Amino acid sequence: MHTIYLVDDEVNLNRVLVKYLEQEGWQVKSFTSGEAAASAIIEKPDLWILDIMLPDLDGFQLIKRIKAHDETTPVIFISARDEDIDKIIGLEMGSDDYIAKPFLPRELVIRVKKILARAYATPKTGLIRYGDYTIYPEKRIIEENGQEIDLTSKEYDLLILFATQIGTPMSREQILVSVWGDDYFGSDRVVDDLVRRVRKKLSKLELETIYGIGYRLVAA
Amino acid sequence: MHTIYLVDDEVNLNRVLVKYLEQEGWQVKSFTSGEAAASAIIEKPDLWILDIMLPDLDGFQLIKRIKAHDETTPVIFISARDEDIDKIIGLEMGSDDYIAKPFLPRELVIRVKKILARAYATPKTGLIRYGDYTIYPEKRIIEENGQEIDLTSKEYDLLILFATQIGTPMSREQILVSVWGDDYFGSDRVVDDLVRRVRKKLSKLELETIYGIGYRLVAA
DNA sequence: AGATTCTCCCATAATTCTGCGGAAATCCTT
DNA sequence: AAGGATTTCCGCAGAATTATGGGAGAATCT
Repeated sequence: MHTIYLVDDEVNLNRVLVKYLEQEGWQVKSFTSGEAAASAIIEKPDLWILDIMLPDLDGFQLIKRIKAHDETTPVIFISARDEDIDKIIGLEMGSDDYIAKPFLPRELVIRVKKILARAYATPKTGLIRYGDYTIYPEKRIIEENGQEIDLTSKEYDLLILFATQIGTPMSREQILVSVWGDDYFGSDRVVDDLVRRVRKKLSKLELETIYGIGYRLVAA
Repeated sequence: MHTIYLVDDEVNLNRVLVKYLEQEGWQVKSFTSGEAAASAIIEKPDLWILDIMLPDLDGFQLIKRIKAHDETTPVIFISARDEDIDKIIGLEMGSDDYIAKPFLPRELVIRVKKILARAYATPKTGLIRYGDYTIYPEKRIIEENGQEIDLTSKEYDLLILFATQIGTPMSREQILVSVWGDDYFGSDRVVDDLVRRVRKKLSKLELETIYGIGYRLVAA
């Protein structure tokens, strides 16, 4: 779950946007003044959304301070004035975006999704932690407290499938397609079998069966 | 099939739009005055399309009254003036949209399709809040203050059915079709049973019995 | 090729879910 | 307030689904 800090002095719009963003499951903190927002920079939210026109502090000042603290933090700018938009585009936009007023809350949500996906995509080179387990996707290795555990290739495919979608239920159909490919035509009971083997090898992995639906990996 | 109520005092445009909308298979009722439309609010159409500029009643007044009756009813606004558009966006837009004059009837049809699909489809992303409960449709999870509650698949289907149609009464027939599918031929008493089970597990869900009709989920 | 591991599948056991009947409670109508 | 209609409640048996153990063949490795 991502944290989003929103800065907009129009309380009405602010309230509406917070509602929309929360509805997507994000944790939102909102500010109506630039100074208040500035003092929250150290909290390192995953994304800033800020209106350029603020009463107390120039929006561009705020951007500078955000970027000074962490260059990589993505920011979405809101502005009504074309010259602001031009100025923003002139900036070096790392993983940023802007949206011109007036806009539909929905449009903002779409942009937020894109930005977050791009900025916080599971890096292929990174690693995934789950309790005592550490998974190195590019090496196809999983360790339990530094101790490597041997998995067969299908077992590993299943693990990755679940580990990258923690909490989401997967139907046998989905698992079949993902692990076996869409040209497999045997019984879908092989999924049960694979799950059984993975459970045996990785006993601390909470692979929950959902009766009538499939399986899901419970968050550690 | 969806019912659409259209409010526009320009009789010519009105007639054209009705024709286009009906061509898509929707049931359309049209009004040329705000007052006439206002008195039809209780009929709960699936969608309102309304021109902000009306001779007798201010379009914004009408919106208020529609939303007061049912917050979730989607509305598509029609307006030529930019300041109206700004004002509309400032509103808390649930599942609404707007279209600026002049527009092609075809554009309107496209928007109607989108709105209806979004408003009356189970959300695959995001979450639904109901009092202390938070529902994650794509994860088939419901939490009460962060504490997960186990539901069987039918129980969950029922929950989603009601949670996406808060306030709307559902007949046993409708529930049977939605949860069991239209190839179920047993007694419709199973619905009562399922409702009982869901009530037991989710005691704070106000699943109201409508004697002789069915059930409905009262807004939290 | 031979050995070893992996995968699929079957049969059976264990588990979970659900429909149903009937009794009790509640609601509506007169 | 009575009486019929409707809904709720309860528990259980059977249905549906999943887990498990074991074996045969396929794939992989040496």
